[in-house]
Parts: sequence; structure tokens; C-alpha cells
Amino acid sequence: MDNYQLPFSSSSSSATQPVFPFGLNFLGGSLPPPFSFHDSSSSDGGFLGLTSAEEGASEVKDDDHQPNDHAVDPVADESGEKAGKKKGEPKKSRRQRFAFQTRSRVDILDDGYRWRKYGQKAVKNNKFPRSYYKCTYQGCNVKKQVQRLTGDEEVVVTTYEGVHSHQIDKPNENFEHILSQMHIYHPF
DNA sequence: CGTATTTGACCTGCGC
DNA sequence: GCGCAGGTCAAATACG
Repeated sequence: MDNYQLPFSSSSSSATQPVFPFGLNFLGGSLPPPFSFHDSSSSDGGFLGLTSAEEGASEVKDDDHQPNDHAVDPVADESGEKAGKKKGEPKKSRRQRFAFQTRSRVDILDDGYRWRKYGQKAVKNNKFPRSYYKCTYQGCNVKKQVQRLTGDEEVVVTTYEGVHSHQIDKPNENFEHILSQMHIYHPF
């Protein structure tokens, strides 16, 4: 466990409350600090460390929860519909992405929010399948993906995408507990 | 009965 | 242009 440490706490516990994408400090809309931490893109199929990417996508309007006006066009739109499968948001307008590793026996990390699993896919670099979760809160399109490492099944990589626009459904006390078990893999 | 989970199919982006 | 990998949705099922 010496190889694990929390970059959020500055490894000096000088900060009373570390910054997190979960909500706490993010609820106000504050952007996360430059988590430029050792980008292990050349790793042997093993993402180690914490990565953050704030895609400045044209996310001007945050009212994704709007009913979309429902201006349907029964004509000149379907034109076949093919398999009848349509994509909700194929656009890769990914918001802030935060990935960190935690040592937990369970894949599901109770961070206080309500997550609904909407998919599961097996990745090549990992022999364990990746689980996709989405916040069930209305208007909150935050997504989370859980990936277990192939080498260390005890290590679970949790990637948060987006920022919660609501408060935690559970007391923050639980959150601190998560921080306690949260560990970022430090190569050196 | 309502909600969450599961699983398969389908779509999109990127690499070659 | 095609193939691969990743990501998402939708219907069915399980559980509370």
C-alpha cells in the first residue's frame, strides 16, 4: 500500500476537503484542478493513475433535461428507420472525465449518488468486463464506469464523466469513507 | 407494481 | 473503405 497515495490530499493532508468531481466542491460549478498526473498512455494495457480531460465541447446549453420540444417530423425523417435503433447522443461531447483507482472488493462504489447500470462491455486490455452506470437523478446526465484491473482484481478503476447538478442523496460522511478507501496508483 | 439489473443488438469513432 | 473496439439503448427479467 505504499505505492498508493491520494493526489487530492496533496499527500500532506493540508487540505481539509480534497477536490472531487463527485459533487461536493463541484456543486458550485467549480472546475476541477489540473489533474495532470502522469499520463500513462504507453502503459501495457494498464491505465495507472488519474486522468482528467475537460473536453471543451460545445456544451453551451446544459438543459439536456428538456423535453426536446417534441417537434416530430413524421415524414422526411424516418425514411426507413432501418433496424429501428437510434442513438440518443452519438456526439462525443464528453464532459470532464475523472478516473481513479480504488481498492475495493465490490465494483459498486457507494459515493452517495444513485447509479443505474445501463450496460456492460468487455474490453480487450482487461479480462474483466467494464460496467457503465448513469445517475438516475432527473437532469443529471453524469455517467460512471467501473473497470476492474486484470492483474489486480482488488483494484477497481472508477471513471466519472460529467458533474452532478444536484446534491448527494446520502450524508457526506459516507463520502469521506470513500476517500479513505480511495487510492491512486502511483508508479513512482 | 415499480424500479433496477441483465443481456443482446446496434451505432460511432478510429486505425489500418 | 473495412474492421475493430468501445459505448449506448432497449426489451425482458428479477427483485423489493
